[in-house]
Amino acid sequence: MADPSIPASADEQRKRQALSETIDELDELLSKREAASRHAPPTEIEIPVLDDRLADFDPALFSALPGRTPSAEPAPLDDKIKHILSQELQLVIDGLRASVATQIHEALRSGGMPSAPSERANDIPMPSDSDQTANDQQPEPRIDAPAESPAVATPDGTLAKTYDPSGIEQKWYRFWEEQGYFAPDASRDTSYAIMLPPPNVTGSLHMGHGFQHTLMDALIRYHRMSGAAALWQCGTDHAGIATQMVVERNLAVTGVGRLDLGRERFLAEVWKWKEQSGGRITQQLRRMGSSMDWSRERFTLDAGLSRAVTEVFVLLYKEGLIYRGQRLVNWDPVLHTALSDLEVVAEEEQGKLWHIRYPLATGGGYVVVATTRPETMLGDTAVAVHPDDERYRHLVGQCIRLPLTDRLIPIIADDYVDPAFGSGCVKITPAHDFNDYEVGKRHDLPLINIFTIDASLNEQAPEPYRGLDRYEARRRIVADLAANDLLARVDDHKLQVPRGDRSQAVVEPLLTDQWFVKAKPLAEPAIAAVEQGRVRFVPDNWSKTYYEWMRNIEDWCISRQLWWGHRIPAWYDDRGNVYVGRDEAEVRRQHGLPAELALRQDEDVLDTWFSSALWPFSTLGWPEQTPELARYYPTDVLVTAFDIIFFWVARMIMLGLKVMGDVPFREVYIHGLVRDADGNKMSKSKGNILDPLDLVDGIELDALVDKRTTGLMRPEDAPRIAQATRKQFPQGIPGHGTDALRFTFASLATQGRDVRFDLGRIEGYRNFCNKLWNAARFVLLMTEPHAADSRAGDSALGLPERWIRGRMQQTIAAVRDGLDHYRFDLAVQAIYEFVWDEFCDWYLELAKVDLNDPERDPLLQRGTRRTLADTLETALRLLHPFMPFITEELWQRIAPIAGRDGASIMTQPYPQPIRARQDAAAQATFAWLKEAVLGLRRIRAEMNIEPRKRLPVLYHGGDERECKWLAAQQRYLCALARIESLAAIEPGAAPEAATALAGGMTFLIPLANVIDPAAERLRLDKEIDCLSKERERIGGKLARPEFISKAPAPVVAKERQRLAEVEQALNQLSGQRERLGRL
RNA sequence: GGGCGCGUAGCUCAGCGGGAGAGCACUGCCUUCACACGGCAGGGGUCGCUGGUUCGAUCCCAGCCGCGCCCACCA
Repeated sequence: MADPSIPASADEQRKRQALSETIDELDELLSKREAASRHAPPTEIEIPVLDDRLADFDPALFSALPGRTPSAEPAPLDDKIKHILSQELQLVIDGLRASVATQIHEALRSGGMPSAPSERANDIPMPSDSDQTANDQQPEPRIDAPAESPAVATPDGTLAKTYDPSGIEQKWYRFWEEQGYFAPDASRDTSYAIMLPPPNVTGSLHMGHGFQHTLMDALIRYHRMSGAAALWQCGTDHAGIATQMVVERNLAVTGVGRLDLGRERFLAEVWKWKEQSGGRITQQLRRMGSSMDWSRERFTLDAGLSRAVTEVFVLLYKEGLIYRGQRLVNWDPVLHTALSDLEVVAEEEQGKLWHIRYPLATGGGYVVVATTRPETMLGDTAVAVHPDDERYRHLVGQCIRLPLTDRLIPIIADDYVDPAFGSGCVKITPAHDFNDYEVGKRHDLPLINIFTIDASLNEQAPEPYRGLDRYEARRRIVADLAANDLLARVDDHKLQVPRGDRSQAVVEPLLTDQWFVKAKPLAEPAIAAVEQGRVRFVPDNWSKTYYEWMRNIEDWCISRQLWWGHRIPAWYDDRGNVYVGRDEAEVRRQHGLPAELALRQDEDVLDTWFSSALWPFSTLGWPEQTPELARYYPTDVLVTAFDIIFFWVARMIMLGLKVMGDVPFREVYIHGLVRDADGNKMSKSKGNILDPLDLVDGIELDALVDKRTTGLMRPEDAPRIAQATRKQFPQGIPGHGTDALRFTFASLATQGRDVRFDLGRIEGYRNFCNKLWNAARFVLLMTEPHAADSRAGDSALGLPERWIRGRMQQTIAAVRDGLDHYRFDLAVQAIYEFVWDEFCDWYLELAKVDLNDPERDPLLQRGTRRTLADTLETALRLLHPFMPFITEELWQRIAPIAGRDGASIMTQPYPQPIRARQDAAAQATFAWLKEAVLGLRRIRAEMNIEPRKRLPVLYHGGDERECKWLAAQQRYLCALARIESLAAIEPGAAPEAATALAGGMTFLIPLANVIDPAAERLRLDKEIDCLSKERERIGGKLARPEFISKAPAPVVAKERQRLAEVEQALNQLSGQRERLGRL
């Protein structure tokens, strides 16, 4: 126990207090779990093992807890370490709180932990005997058996009136995962595989992930349901620089640098951080419904993947495709590491152009050179002019006395110089500029490196400037030049400033020893693979971008002066020899090195993208020849954004071809970036970030503002961001559920453009969920009481049934087509229109007509019920890849009625279109019927006729077919148009009436006080006007001989047909118009 | 400097050689027994501009205007 006589610091007291509060919370939780388990045994609430985790921390602190004894004597700890550890302790406490709170919350939400089960039971009314169905065997919500997959129901067994996503989503995800549905079914004949672009292990979900994962999950679910062994390989990336920076920043708060800790202890810190925050992203992916195979989750620093990295490095080295050399590289003076070209972003900034006089060594005059970086003059080793420049030709070969130094440097001639720019003289600094480096090589110039790794001036610089930061040195040098009258002029000048993409530090070209991948030999086959179509970009124009880069590729600098990553498998002896091998033992063996020869391993690690490039095969077990590797490589499609085509896609193709001898994927689907409603890139600093989970769960305004304004790089932006946020979301953001969000993403996934995320869209699709929910509610209401009857026995199909079944087939074809061509927007639109505009707006209304009619033939009624159930069930399967949760919930209820067995919609077959069922005749009949209904409704609406009022309707005209249709289908027409009576009249006997047309048939609603003749005249005139214009347009077209002779026959025929229709309609309308008389 | 993409209804976007579409927003009527997160009906667009190809152009071609992105060493 801690000695109570020693007074604890306030800080320590606070921590003890926090700890004991946590313990209390956990105790409370334990007792809750115990209580819950009496009612609902399988509900698992995982209590993190507190003792193990706390044991890592200050034993003194730990031993202060009530009832705990120290396991060992407190070891003396360095103060700094102590500080860090206690900070971490706080993190752990916070983490535990959050995790426990979330679990309780989720358990309560999903009904796993009923707070008062006894009261609930009392509220459930007993179903009447007549209502007994198979489902009533479990009248109570089946909280005790999640595997039984209960639908959310009100106590009487019907669905709630409004769809509530929060109640079902997590429950179903857990169910699927427990059932192992995410793992590919190896018994299938075909396979389908997608590699998840591994997110940063310590990152968190953003809109880009949400978008991308929605699309990948839709594809995976589609192919899984289509019968393929569908593998979605998941995992996380160690994200070298990004992760190391975060940990360093955390340490910096305590005043500890990574160098203070040393490599081993620092890496231990990074691993701890990874353990703490590494689970968040995967939990968030689960919330999106992503059906990836968690059992195969990988991490780029796993043993297996690390082995693959080493193997590939050794392989490439042996073939001479990896080499070590001293070259000019992009150096980040803040992070102290080399960067690849891709990690450097150039931004235009306002700078200056200094014109400096360089005196000739002869003493006779000077030349003027212009530079944006005057401090680099200390490293100049030449001045260059263009060989054809008459002004300077006589000076070539002479020397310059370099100001501020004692050095003499030559004037050389090189094509690189543009005589038209500036004075036509360029200072050459081979050690600090990529172009000058090349010039230097051509002219065999010496390299003078004047910078340290911090980009301050080193001992190569003249004494007065040594140790100065590069910008301070610039000020001094400019001042000194001016003082010596060597500064000719200073201009404002826009220039491209290269910055490290992580640190934002201005990158310095620096001469260092680095490892490189020779890119050209790898790029050639990779270019060919795309040219030959072995890898296909969708949309195709991205292949152009790919070619562009690949054909101008430079060697890839792969060594990084970091600690977090794969250490380079190279060893050095004292004599400067380098040995590359899988490990030190192998190196010694292969090179016959004596044990007494000391070897030290290269300190550097590899670029994160090196391991990422191996992802498609390293995750499948390479270098072992695993069954998975044989089955799933090459994978089918890579889904990603264009911004990592170079970083990742191109490198995967190059190394896949090199190592595996085949492309890593056959298609690359490139999607747009998610932007905010105004088209801006979402970023923390702009304060316009949306968290996908906030769209799912909803968030209060204050919490949203907090979220957007904490942890800003520039805290002064906070008020502006807060204000903008309050303006844009005055009510906060309501929860819409994962399904609505996913559907929205899919609908926005059009080709070749970025995505502006607009809240209006997600609201609309949330409403669609509710629509679907209520359609299902209606179908269940109609079918559940007759479930047994609906499944068995003969049935007959009426027109509405034949029509909707036909439309279903067309919809299936459209959705599949969309999915097959990565047109998620079209797929989703087809199904939206089917469900809402046709199934709900028309078919359900037609079905009501038959089901509410006691006279209706029972066979036909059975056909209607069966069609309701079948169509809904099929639509749910069709929709499932986009909206996994609501479809599962509803499917569980509807599947038994539709005669489908299965534990989950996930394992059901995806609908296939059956052409024969499209039923063109039923489509035509229905189109006519719809036209009639719409025409009559329009009259009612425009005449302000009471909606409920039934009206007498007369009709005349129509061809034989239409008369037959009317005779057969008038029950629907009368119901949907609220017709009281329907009677045929002779065309000449038409009374004054309002007119509606359907094909060649005229429907009339006699005036009889309900129709205002003036209003009808106006309405008709408008209609006639519209048709006349149409007639004129088509007529004009048909009047042109060139049209008749040159346009394809079907087009001409179609126009003729339309003209005939328009003329017929005009005839009918103008006859009726005349009867109404003049105004 | 090179390359790519985008300008269609108030907003977000489909359509891309022969009748201008959707969602949201807007207007009117309707709390009809699945749903007001709803129903029914309606208003709204010289499809950026100018030429060309074509019997016919929002759609193809050229140029221009505006917007965005990527690549690139002009000191």
